[in-house]
Amino acid sequence: MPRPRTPLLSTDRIGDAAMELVDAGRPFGVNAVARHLGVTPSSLYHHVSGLDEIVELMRGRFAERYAPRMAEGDWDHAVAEALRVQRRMYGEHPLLVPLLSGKTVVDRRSLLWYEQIAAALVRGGFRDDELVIALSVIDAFAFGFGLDLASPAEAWTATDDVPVLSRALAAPLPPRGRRDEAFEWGLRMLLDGLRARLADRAG
Amino acid sequence: MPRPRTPLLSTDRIGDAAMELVDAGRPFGVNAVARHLGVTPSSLYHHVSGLDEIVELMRGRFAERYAPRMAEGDWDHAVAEALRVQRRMYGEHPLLVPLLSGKTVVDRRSLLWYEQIAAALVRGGFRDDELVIALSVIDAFAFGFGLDLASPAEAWTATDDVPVLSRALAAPLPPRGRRDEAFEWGLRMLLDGLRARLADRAG
DNA sequence: ACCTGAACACCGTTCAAGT
DNA sequence: ACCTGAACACCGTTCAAGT
Repeated sequence: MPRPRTPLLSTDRIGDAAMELVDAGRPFGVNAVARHLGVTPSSLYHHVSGLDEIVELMRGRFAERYAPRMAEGDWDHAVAEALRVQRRMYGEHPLLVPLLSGKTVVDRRSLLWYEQIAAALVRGGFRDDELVIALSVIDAFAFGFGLDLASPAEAWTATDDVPVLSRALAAPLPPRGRRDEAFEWGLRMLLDGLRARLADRAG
Repeated sequence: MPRPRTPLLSTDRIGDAAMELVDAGRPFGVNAVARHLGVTPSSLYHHVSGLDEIVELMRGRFAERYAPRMAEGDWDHAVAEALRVQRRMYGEHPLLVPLLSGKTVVDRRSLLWYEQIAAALVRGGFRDDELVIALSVIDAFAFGFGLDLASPAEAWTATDDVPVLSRALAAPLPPRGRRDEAFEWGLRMLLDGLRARLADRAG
């Protein structure tokens, strides 16, 4: 089936297929996307430069789906909302964590996500030269807790060698669960910390 | 060269070889370790269950090398010291971040690392049922900023669509650099947050 | 321009030898 | 018990067809 009169593929179809795979929790990759589209892996290279671009297309799909509503309201509520939504995304799609982390964000809709957070920070009173720092902290926070969601339930192994750690692991879990509770602690620390930064300047 | 009278391999040799590869910044994997040892990949499976165990052996090597001195002193200084050392480790070996994250820690020496942090938290006054939560927050923090170190220098792309973000990216960097500054912000927030947790209870 | 099939240089893992 | 070599089922990417 060479050169169909109407093209089988497009970056949109490829991006959608990539998202569908992740949605289904199935293995992700160039070959997997090609299989899902009923097409040869090499076919994809007529539309896309490689794996990284496919990931970037998919990043945009998810940024659109999980775009937080944060236009109005206090800046700190906006930041909290963005982080909660992002965490929900990783919770529902843990496969995304290793795929999306550690790569430069190029996709337009994904950048808009960060733009909204940046705008909220400006609204809060952060200076231009502080914005990237604050965004980096927020990003590290998001990926750190995303990684937690993508990790096995038991992060550590109880042993006789580590009595304190073992006792901690044996302690009763909070009703919400270890991960949720840790996230809420972290979120509170982050927001308190950001607010303290602003207060330092005001005082 | 089948069945040498004195074995060529051992878990120790394999762990060392794995560490040497990461030290040299070379690609890591079962095949790479085997090549480095001058041995067939399949040979390794007589000593090790697979890639994960090799990673775990290597985790122990690095835990030993970067073991923080934190026996005495205030609990918060101990936690800060542990995080600074861990960050130095990731800074010097960014390849470790994707390898060590998201897997259950089994290695004894690595668990001792966490045991020391747990002991410091107990010293500070954290309750048993809070320990795992606090450890999870600290771990998320460490991996989040480790991921930052393993990422490309420019995390975001400046575009006309995202004016605030672009302005932020164009702003002058602090002398220490974006990453270092972000880490120090984050570390301060984390410690302040942990201290606030304790103060809440006391008050 | 767009898809295929073969090829390339890799992975991690298994297993039947061979001593 | 310990190493090899072949084999298996994968990767991501390139490239010469073919229309």
